[in-house]
Amino acid sequence: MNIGEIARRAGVSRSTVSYALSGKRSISPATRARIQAVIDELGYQPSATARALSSGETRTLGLVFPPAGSHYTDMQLDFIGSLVEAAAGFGYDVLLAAAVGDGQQGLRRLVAERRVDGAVLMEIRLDDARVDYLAEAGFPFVTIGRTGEPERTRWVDLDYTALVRSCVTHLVQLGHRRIAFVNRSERLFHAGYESAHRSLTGFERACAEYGVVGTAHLCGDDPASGEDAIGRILAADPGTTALVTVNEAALGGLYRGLAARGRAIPGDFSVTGIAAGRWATAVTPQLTAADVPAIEMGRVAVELLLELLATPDVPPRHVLLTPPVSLRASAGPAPASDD
Amino acid sequence: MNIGEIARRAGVSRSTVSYALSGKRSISPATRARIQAVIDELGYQPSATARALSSGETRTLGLVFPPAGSHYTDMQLDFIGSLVEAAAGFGYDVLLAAAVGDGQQGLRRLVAERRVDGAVLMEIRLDDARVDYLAEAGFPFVTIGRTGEPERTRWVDLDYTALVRSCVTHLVQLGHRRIAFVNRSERLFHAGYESAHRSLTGFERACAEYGVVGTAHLCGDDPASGEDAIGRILAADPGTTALVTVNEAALGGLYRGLAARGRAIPGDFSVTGIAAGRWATAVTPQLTAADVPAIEMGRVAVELLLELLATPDVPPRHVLLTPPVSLRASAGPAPASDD
DNA sequence: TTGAAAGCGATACCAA
DNA sequence: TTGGTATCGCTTTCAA
Repeated sequence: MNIGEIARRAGVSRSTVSYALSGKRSISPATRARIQAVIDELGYQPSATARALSSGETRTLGLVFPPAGSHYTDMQLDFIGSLVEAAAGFGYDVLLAAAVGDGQQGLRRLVAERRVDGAVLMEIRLDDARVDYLAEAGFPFVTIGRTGEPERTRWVDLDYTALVRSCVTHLVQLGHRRIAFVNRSERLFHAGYESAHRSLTGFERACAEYGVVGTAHLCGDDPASGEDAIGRILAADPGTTALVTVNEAALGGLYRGLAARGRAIPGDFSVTGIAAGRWATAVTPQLTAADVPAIEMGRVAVELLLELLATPDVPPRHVLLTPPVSLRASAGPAPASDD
Repeated sequence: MNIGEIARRAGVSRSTVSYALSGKRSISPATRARIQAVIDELGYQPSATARALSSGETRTLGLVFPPAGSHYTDMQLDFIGSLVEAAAGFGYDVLLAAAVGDGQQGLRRLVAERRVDGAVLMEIRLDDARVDYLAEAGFPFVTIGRTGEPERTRWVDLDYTALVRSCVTHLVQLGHRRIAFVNRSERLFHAGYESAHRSLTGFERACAEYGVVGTAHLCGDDPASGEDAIGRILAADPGTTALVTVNEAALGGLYRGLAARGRAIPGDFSVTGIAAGRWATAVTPQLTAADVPAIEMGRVAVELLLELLATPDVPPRHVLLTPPVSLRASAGPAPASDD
């Protein structure tokens, strides 16, 4: 069933049906009613493909999805969900592109074959080839996270530097003087993941400013690596009494490692960090952490992108979020020193 | 840039370019080379939209995505990732439909506007309106999970009944005689989620068969509810020494609740269940559980769906998976009885 | 207020 | 081996 069928049955031309549907020109109440009756009777819905070809708009947004087998964080999942919902609210669908390899291939498909009107990139690196590709192609896009040249693009991001700093501040106020930082994996760090780099910056600056001993450690995105990281932290400095982490996937291992070495949380050792609320409340004791507002980020990403599609020439807008640190049960006063 | 532009530059007709691209008719090496040279020079890629309109195939698969704010399980995330990758391997993209409300609306968009060639449904209920809708519309689809009438459709599923039974068997062999079952949320159960129902069936049957005391509890999909469930379990029967759970999101709370009530795992209390491997290894002690093979399920779902698109008339094929229970550290011999 | 017809960018049939 | 052209189902301009 197509628009011609509706036109015939309603005794009008196809263009009239089209205009009745879009409302882009006025239709007499009588014909409008007649058309609507036929549409309702047949349950007609216009073909998205034909509409896209004709109008030049797919009304679809692309999302480059991290590969399976790599670790997904809860934050990512919430983010995708809210992206889909926000897009649906504006009548847009979301098309997922597999990021096999460096993610360029899937992106090329989306862009070159014109499957989507705009793209959302996540897992941003400070120096990101995908961003360069899209910018050069003049293709509309928004990033979750900033590259090293944030002014060039539109993005929504977490202020990792400030967030990690808040965690350090909290620990210092509790009397901790030897603090460890558990970062994302070596692979991600060396790939230039912006969150891993900006968090580290925040950690180092805060420690320097407060004059406390801070040691940073990379850590794989899984519990086993977290457990291992605790071993390395305590081997490097047995006097460490607290840690800050941005690695929510390793969290369970961090807790397990501390338990295995007889450090009670928060009595002997305090833990803080940045994590999805669900992870923060899943561990025992619950994690004092800045909760990643993934749902808000998804919504904002869609808004920024649709803004760009509607008015391409306004200068880039950015949204930097700094959610508060939720006080829970994993951080407490530093234990009496052995010094 | 379009196919006409390529044709003009190569000095051939548009149909020749089309055939050169698709290989559906033989082209002389000379013209083929000439066309390819122009394509390479201009970096031409055919428009997916135009191709879809003309060919009648979108080469896109639809996935009805659970709403944000609901609790995603890791299984869902891994599943989506593997679905996208498997689809990409066959040259298909994945379009996400928001499942606002009962999920019907997003699905209707996909189907009625013909945005996709086929659909994948997750979060299946025993009596699922979406399945009825697609079946009636004659739209190709595959489900992750079975409805109450499994023979009618194509699906890939976990054998929850058998899996929960395995967990009970393991506990009984360890000497446990009073076992609790922690199911998914009341909302999900009453909505008819098949995994919640089939797991319960497996639990009840196994307990009856072994002649052990089994009590089943519904539990919200979050740690706080898990903690609460432990309170209810021990209040209902303080002699309970073990539990089986299919609620991975509540797992952390289950552990916390047991710790709060002085029950050591596995010394005083054993825990087993069905969960994504990542959750099973994130808790301390690690969970003895059947690991959900989400990646395999995604791959199988795509294969089933593409099979259906290629040969619509072959009878439905089903894949029922029964992953083994991985022995980890959360289950041990029943403690000496107080009886 | 409405209709006719020219695209949009491919595919594939019919001829040559 | 190749070209011409109808077709897919819409949108939108131009006329009436």
